[in-house]
Amino acid sequence: MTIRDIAQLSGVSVSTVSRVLNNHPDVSEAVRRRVLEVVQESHYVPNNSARDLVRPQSDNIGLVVRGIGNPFFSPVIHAIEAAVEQAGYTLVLHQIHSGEDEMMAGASLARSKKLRGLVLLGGCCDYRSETIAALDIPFVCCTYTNSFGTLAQDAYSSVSIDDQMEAYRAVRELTARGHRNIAVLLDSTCDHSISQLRYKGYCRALEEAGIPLDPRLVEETGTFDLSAAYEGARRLLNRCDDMTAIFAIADSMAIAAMKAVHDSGRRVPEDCSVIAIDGIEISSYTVPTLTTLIQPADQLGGEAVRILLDMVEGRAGNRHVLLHTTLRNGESVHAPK
Amino acid sequence: MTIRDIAQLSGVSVSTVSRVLNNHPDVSEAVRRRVLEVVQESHYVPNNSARDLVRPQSDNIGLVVRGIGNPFFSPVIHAIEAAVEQAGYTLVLHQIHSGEDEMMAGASLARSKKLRGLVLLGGCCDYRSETIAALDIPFVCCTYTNSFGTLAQDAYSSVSIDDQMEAYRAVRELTARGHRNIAVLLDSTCDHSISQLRYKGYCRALEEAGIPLDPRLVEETGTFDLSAAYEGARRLLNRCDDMTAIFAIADSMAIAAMKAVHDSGRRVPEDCSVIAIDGIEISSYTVPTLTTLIQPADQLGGEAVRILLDMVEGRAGNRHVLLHTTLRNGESVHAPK
DNA sequence: TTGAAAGCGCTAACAT
DNA sequence: ATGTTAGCGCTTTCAA
Repeated sequence: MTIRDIAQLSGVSVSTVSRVLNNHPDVSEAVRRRVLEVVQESHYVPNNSARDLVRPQSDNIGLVVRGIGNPFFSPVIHAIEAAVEQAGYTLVLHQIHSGEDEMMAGASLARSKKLRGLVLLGGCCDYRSETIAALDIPFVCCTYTNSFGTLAQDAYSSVSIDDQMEAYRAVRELTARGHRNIAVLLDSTCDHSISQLRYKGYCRALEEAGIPLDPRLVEETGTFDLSAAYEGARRLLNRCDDMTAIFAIADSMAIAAMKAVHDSGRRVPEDCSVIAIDGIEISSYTVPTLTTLIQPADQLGGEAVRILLDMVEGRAGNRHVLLHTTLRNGESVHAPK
Repeated sequence: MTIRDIAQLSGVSVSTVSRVLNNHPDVSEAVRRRVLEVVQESHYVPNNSARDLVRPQSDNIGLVVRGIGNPFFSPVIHAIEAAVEQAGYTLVLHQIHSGEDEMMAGASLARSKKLRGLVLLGGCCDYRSETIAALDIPFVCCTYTNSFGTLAQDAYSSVSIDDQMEAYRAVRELTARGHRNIAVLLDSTCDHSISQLRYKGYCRALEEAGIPLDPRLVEETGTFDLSAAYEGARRLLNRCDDMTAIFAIADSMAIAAMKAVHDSGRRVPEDCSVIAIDGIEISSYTVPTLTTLIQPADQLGGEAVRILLDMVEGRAGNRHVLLHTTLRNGESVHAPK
């Protein structure tokens, strides 16, 4: 069933059908109704590939997400969708997985959907100029920035928190209360990504408090999985009797860690404090409520779109925005006994 | 940058470039290398719309999801992706929102991506034959079935649990332990959807136990939001002093409910038991661990794809599969005091 | 092994 | 207000 069939069935030309379908005003009411009727009856749905192919320019904004199930991304995606919609553009969402290259995916999407701009969610932090060469539209890194890459500042845009600084702040919440045996639960200390940045913040906070870095207190899980975080926390609890607090680099890991503390017969926060960064919805429904630095998900998404559209519409060039977290004083942090 | 430019730059014809790009064997090694080189250099990415438009048939399977952020969907989507990939097909994911019509979205996707089949995740339960008329490819409802619609059994496929039965089982866990004042926390009693089915199971279990239905113990939140569930549970706790257990129709609602119980100064399960259906990952990391009927997410996804591909490849027609949940004996259910 | 050309379904000039 | 027609970028016969 193509536009030709509809034209035939309605006894008009394809262009008239096209006009009706695209709400052009220059069609008589009678013809419009007739065509619409036929469209209904025959359950005709226009072929988007053909449309995309021929339309000179779209109002599409692409969103490439690594791991759509990540609960931290949910509100960010939501904010991006809302902002894009609000501005009269259409969001095209594309999910990729661990191994895939977000820039390739973005470039491919850009071509086929005639994207005007691209938002990257959960990309990597070490782009080089070759990496982005395939992309000929403005793009913005959302929730991360290119800390380990070699891109010029004006070659890309980003909206993120200062991961190192916020991790420092989180650990400071602990040292300020007198904790000295503070473990860190993270994905990796050297992934050239957010995990590494937050690890650096942890190190700096310890250093500043005059606490030597103890490798036994550093637990790398290799993933962000709950089960891996749980096991990691278990190992920490077995290994370090004197540990009084855990800094988890993500809320999800912290939730698993709290469970591990509980299962080991200790209590949060009396025997072991837990603090994290992210502020996903569910972490305010844990018992005890997780103390965490909440990322401004709405702003992260909203700013990303604002920056992008400023570029798309020629109002401004690349820029970088650093947002701040808000401490949620939950119930998972106390002074050590 | 089009295939023409690449042809020009490599000094060959477009068809040769196309052959190289599609790994056709009949190209000389020298030419192939030359073309690939140019492709690299110029960061050329083929236009997918044009490809989709011209390719006679794809190996695309569509997945239309209502609410990609739903944690219960995560492992199901994962299983679907894996099964589709495994069978040599490509998954095309499309997210829709509350208001949108999944059948329209599916039909549209089917046309533009030349889908061979479609999986629907989180659709509604009352289709009629007009609803599906626009869809001319096999489809399967995943995690729900058409309980409130008028479709002939052989007009569609489905993989789901028996929502009413499983809800009945969940509530039986409570009545069997002696609970009589059992509340239900749900989206709606009459949404013509899963919520309503599970409500019916609740009613049946009460009836069978000789417990009259008490409207005070029925709390409708109107959504699946955590905050709404929390507030609903609060109201329940305020309203019903004698309530000893809550059946939440989803894990996420149960987590919020457990928090509400805790915040009201009561304890789970000593003062109030909580049971649910779903079995999302995080609910085994709550304190206490949620007792819930775990849906077989992997099987749900895997079966859906199997059924679909059986149809796509002409091995079988429409069919319906009912899967069973597994009780996770957590720590949130006890006998009443 | 390579090239020329038709046509996928659609939109938007350009005609009428 | 409506119809005719030229492409959009690509793959695939068909010919060479």
